[in-house]
Amino acid sequence: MIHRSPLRDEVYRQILDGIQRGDSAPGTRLRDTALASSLGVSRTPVREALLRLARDGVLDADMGRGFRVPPLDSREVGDTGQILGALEALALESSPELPPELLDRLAELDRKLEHTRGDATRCADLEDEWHQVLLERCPNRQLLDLIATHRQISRRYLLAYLRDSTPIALSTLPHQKIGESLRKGDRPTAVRLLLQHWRRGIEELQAWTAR
Amino acid sequence: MIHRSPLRDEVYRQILDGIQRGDSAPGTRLRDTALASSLGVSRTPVREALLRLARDGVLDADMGRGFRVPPLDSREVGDTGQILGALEALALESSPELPPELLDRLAELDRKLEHTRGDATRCADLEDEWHQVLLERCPNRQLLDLIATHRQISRRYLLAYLRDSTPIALSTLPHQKIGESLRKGDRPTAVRLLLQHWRRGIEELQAWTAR
DNA sequence: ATCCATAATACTGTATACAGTATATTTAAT
DNA sequence: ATTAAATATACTGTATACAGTATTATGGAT
Repeated sequence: MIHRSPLRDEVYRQILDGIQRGDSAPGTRLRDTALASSLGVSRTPVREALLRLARDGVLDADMGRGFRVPPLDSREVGDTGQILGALEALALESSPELPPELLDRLAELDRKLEHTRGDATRCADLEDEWHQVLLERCPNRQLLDLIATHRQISRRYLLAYLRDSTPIALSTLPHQKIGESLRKGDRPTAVRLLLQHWRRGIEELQAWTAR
Repeated sequence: MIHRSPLRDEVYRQILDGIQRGDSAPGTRLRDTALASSLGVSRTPVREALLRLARDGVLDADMGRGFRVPPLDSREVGDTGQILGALEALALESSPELPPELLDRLAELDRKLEHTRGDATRCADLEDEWHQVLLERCPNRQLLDLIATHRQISRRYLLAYLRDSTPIALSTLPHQKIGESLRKGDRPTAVRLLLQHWRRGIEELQAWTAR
């Protein structure tokens, strides 16, 4: 099964990566014409990608004034985190019981995460994957898509934070406690711990952002 | 303060209204070229609107095959409703105490709703406005935007349902009970009732969709 | 030199053009 | 008559062109 995929999707990822990598400072204008020639495509798919990024909250867009990288705003982390916490809690609640194989994968990711220091991107990737594995059994695909989209915003903050911090690995203790609860089949506790995990993480990012 | 607004936004609303009005049957292809000439604009803003509608879950899009009106799917109502319930609950939880003036507006909307029979669009508008007033004090603007977007999906189902049903007005009892709880300052109960209201509504729409 | 006005530039939003692929239509074969 | 192949049409995805507005640069007045 071969599937041609629209240019705009590839362009979307490229631009998104650039933003999360932090290679344009907040306030920078992203000019479609510049991006287009830099990526070797026309303005059309670039604008489609930019429009979507703006809708997704990753970029600011003002009529007649194009697109720009938004500032890191502590209120935005809070808002996004609140949404993500609620959505992930919902996803976990409505998942069927997680098979042991999945729980093992979670533990394995935690192990990798513990041994990862300094490499911000890898840290964020592993953290992302942990959450994705945790929720992948949720039957509500729309919900999972929504979560994935919103995670792009929080990911930008996480990466900026990790790059800025002295190379401290993310604590995996909350992960482990969630895994334990799930092993015991105690879903409500797992959900509560997940929410708590989110709240703490957001607070940390907020504190750093407002520094 | 004058604000020029992009054509794509106006086109977005036009197309969305058409879909919700149900004037193209599920499965119908929406051709940008046809819409463009029908609306008297070029393909560009039309495609931008279609792309967004697809992202919002209002349309199906397949590479090389354009856009089409998706079928009414009982699983989709369920998924959307679950998300909306959680999001609205969150929004209500994180709202400051509602001023009496707002509670009066809610009651007023309920009164109007009770006296509205037969006119599906007006019913849906009032129902939408009720939820919007309920949540408008929530400080998380991102959350409110997300809710508004997702409501467009559920609105399509609601309108289809209302058009099909013998002209029965929507029950306003749940609304009233929520209003009461809020008047007493009992937020947790209000949130619980709101969730319950959603769950019942979804069940009804699901049952009708799967008929 | 600083500030404002004016002109030049550049970029955004929209329209149109083009190429390749899916869909529809016609024609031929069983 | 029904199905299959082949051709024609039409539509999508992408590129380019155009018009109008924001931004920057330039020059003159204070």
